[in-house]
Amino acid sequence: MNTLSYGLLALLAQESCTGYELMLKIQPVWQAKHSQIYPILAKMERSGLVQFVSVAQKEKPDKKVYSITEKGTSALQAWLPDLSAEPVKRDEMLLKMYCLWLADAATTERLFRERLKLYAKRMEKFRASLAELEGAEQGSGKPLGVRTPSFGKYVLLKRAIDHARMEIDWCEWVLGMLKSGIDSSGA
Amino acid sequence: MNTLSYGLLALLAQESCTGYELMLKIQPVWQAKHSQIYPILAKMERSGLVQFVSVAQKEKPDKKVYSITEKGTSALQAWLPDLSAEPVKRDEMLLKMYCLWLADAATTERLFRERLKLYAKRMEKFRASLAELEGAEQGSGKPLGVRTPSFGKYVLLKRAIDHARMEIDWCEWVLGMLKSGIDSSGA
DNA sequence: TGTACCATGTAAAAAGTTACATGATTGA
DNA sequence: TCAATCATGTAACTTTTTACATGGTACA
Repeated sequence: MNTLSYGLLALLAQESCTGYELMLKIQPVWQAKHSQIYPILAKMERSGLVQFVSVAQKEKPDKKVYSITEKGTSALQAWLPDLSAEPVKRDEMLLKMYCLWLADAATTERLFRERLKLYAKRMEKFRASLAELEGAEQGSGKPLGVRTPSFGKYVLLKRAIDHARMEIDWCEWVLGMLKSGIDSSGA
Repeated sequence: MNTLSYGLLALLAQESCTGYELMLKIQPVWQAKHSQIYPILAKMERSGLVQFVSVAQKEKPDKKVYSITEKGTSALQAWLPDLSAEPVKRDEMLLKMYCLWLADAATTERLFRERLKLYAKRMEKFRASLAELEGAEQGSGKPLGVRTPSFGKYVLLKRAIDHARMEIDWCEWVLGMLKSGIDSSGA
């Protein structure tokens, strides 16, 4: 049981999913490919943490809908209070900062514009998700309970938006510095 | 040549370092252990991207001070304009959000307090680094040129502070929600 | 006395990515 | 027609982590 395994279990505690759905859902928090997910699910099934039912589909491949077992829920509850590992980040763009001074002005600007675009796109997606979640919330009547499965989605979405905002602001701040001629020895 | 190799090269373009120093310097942007750094340096030395001089030390182990070669600088300049890979993050705490509703109120609060503490500590460190960098800057007379090696450090530090600020605000926001009795079915 | 820092390296294991494999549908 | 989405799996490879190895100094 590694961290990713617990992550999948956490998603299954919210609702039953296929491996494919889990792969899509876990992306914002933990990047993993299907080739990593499927073997983990098989392994957790063998150890009784999850179970599945095969569902035949018309005009689509069959799927396995996984759900968490009692044993799986216990495992999750044991993992939750553990001290969380420090976040790991690997960001190629940030490595480039160390040798930015070797690049010409046009390249530097393009690098930041590309990153700006990336986070602007993500911001749009997040805002749409938030609107959707808030819509569903109004429909249900309840104002969002801390002890409900959707609370996690909500705080994660808030954080994703705050993060994208920060990244966008940072890019614009640097872009501003590049233009405002703090250094004009460009190209 | 993988991304980490270019990162080490980028640091060496700023100033000559030992493997140990590179390992410490690269942490904020790309977590890597010494066991990964040393073999890469040896490999880059064999392919002529870096070179080193052995320096004997009194009362400390000998060290190898690496510096970038012309070939290494060319390689860096070829890498810089490439489209940067999307940042990768893996954050155990965020995975826990999906099953927060399975935890009792005290555990939930402790989880966020631990994270708050982590980023508060980092914030202190970053602020100290910024003060140091601004002090050195005043000493040199120049206001910080975009085309100088310290510009990278500066924008990275600004970003690190913005990021820590965001993490702290998020934790406090969630902690506020937990207290203000949006849900009081605790413990 | 135990931990942390400096300093380098190798070996083994775990985690993650890319590629191979299959196959139908839908939209650009 | 090409790419994307749904859907599952394995094999090969790369990257990263953990553990093994050594050894002195300095600070609680």
